[in-house]
Amino acid sequence: MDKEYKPKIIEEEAREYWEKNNSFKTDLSNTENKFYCLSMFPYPSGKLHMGHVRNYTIGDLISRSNKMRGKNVFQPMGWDSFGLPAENAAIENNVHPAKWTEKNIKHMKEQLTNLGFSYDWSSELSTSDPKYFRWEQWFFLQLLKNKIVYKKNAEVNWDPVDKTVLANEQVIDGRGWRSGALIERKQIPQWFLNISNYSQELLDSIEELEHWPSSVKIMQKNWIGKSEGVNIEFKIKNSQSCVSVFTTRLDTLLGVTFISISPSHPLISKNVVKNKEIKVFLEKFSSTKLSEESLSTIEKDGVDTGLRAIHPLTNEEIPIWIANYVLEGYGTGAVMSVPGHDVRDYDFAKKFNLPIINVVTSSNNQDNTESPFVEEGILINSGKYNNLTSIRAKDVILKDLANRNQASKKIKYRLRDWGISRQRYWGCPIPVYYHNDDKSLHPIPEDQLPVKLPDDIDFSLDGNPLANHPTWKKIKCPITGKDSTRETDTFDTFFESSWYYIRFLSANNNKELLDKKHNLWLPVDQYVGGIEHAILHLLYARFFHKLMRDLKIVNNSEPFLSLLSQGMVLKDGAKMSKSKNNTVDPNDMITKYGADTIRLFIIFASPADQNLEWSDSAIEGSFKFLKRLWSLCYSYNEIKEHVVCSKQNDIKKIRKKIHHSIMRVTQDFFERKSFNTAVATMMELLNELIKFHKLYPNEKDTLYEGISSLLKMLSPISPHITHYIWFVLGSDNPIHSESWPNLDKSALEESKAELIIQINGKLRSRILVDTGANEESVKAIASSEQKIKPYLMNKKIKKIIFVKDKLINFVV
RNA sequence: GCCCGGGUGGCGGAAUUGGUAGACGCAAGGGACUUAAAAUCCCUCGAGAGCAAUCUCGUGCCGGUUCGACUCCGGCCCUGGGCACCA
Repeated sequence: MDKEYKPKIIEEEAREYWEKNNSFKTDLSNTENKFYCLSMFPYPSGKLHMGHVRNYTIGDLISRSNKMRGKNVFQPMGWDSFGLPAENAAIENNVHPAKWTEKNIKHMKEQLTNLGFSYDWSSELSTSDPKYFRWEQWFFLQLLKNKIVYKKNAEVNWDPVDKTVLANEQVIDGRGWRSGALIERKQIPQWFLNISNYSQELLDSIEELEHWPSSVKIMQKNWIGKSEGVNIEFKIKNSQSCVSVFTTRLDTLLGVTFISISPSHPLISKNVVKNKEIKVFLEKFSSTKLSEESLSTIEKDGVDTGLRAIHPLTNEEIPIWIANYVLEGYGTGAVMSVPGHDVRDYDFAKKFNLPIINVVTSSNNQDNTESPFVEEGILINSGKYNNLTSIRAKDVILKDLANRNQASKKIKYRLRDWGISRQRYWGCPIPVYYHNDDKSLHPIPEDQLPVKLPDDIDFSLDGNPLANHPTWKKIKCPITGKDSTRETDTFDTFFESSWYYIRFLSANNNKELLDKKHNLWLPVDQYVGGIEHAILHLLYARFFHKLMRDLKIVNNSEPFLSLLSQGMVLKDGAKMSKSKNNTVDPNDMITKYGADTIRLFIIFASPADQNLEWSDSAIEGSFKFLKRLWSLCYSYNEIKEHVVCSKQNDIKKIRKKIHHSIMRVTQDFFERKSFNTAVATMMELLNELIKFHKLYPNEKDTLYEGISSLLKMLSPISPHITHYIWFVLGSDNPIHSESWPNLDKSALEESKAELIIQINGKLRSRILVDTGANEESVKAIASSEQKIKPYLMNKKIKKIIFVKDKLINFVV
């Protein structure tokens, strides 16, 4: 053992050992005691960033520590390799997306290896690999058979200059990021997955997710957004048609002063659009970005359609307005506007001088004309419904309307069907085609999968490169021989990431999507990934798992048993991302300090589920810790002969520290998932061991007890240094396959407890008492304490609060 | 705008069930070693008052519950994430 800690040398050595011995290969045929630990696979953007390092260090520490506790661990890694950045790189640097992606994967895999993560690389997969997406296409065809997928027209952000569909992130201030042209909303035919059918199940089974953070569960619940309300039909004056609105506040029906419909509502016929004012409004609206955020933050705007609805109770005429804040996809795309009791309607009414009627009041009768009263209360200005409570009024009004067939109870979900088609090249082709003569839709026969992308592709033309390809889409129907055209849309990349955790279990299987024998590895026992995926990715994966279950591919209903949502690594207060150009390259740190230090630091720096504001300076402390550990182990190794320490009390003290640390780290690792405090505990233990060793330089046995426990507990975080020292200290077995240190409870026993004395809840003194001392004896000792006496003099003790071995509080 | 987090010394954070606020680490200051520097080691380190013992204040802001609140409740401010085509 070298006197000096040289991370570079020992880290290389450790990695060679792991590779040579296939240390992290999992036998998937053995499912006994299985523990499937998965970190979210990365998009191969080029370089690993700190968020990855954090994510994967947490995953690796969970994998390695569970292995030491006897679990049969499987920890795979792969690449979410379809996506927009590859196409951007192709346009900007004239490299083929496949080449660009391949190069990035190679580099990032090397980085992952250099960080010492214990992945089973034999199950590696890339979603852009035909071996992967072949099964995705097959799965899609099963969904098509089962009518889970369908096609309909939907709006996109359209760049009229580049003639291309823009992602929300590519729209900046209402303009295309490259062309700078004002975007337009455009309807195009698109593929959808019927996730709505699963809304209720996705909602209900959230309850089963015992080991998920409650914040994520609440977010998903709200996202699905179940609401129970009523559909009301408003007749339209001088017309046969009706406008249907959904409301959860039927009690405010008498406060309706207008109806608002979304700008793409079917009521807006060609006839209506002839009106110039309306045409101008719709054109202006067309350049609003297609996101809920922009809809709810733009200034309220609208225009009167001239159409009049008839109020179902009063028969009064109510104007129908087009309003820019009404969502097309939610409910019926029309709302009954009650400005007296809804904030958005109120703002709209104020702007356009529409009447505001208050029909609900709070029970304590505090009328506030400045802002609408949005809570439930008691009805006023509502004719025969006056003085009813909101809850009662909803029932009564519903009954009255239902009798006339003008309303019915309805359950709505906020969750919308998932649009899965993209007009891009670098994605998985949707395996269908259309006959040229009648445009009829046909699936590619399963035995002809995968449908691969053409290699020769031209990005210089406007629009979708795949659609522009001269020959790729032109095929003969494999059944009839008719001239046909391939679907040129590709999948949303969320499609790939929604089932990769299943494919990892059969990554190299060419016969089926999932090997039946590996089925028992599901669900994933521990999933680790960024909080930014709390809704979309995790919801889609849960949805896919249920689809796979219905197709009898998997036999449970939820994919991820336990979820750790790690906070983000921020730089200058914001998410690190290429577009913000605020990334920190972990490579520099690895070169300077080694992988063990960077892993240790990123775990120590903050709790896993909180954001971490990156700073370069603090890492020094973690490096120092490893150096001190190294130096203590070096000294230990130099001890020639064990000399028994004469002071039994000091032995007892250090053994208590050792086992107290084992207890805390074990809790922190496996129960609390509080890894930063586990590191703090290990730092404390090292400090104590160093002090002990200075006092008793030849007391070998106790020191070994401390060092070996510390090395084992540290090995999941800093695996290289611990691997190296472990062998030096004389073991034949690598530390990663050792068992977790045993807790000796007898070492923790203590005869005295420090107790605090409070007067009126304020700390005034401390005393040492026998553990388990009762209130009477503690009261006697405490009240005769020098510092306490003056506080009790001439005072009447009203109450004594006593907590065993903790405190006594005199209330005077 | 809506949903979900977070706010504690100069900084990252700790306080596990309402019971000792600031563990552990960084930075800073002082000292030892050294020709010197680096490395290492030792000491100090929330604010104010005091020679000191010690006392007072202090966990984003305002208010409440409690013998006792960083922790629970109500209202507000700031900040991070998500908002369905970034992944």
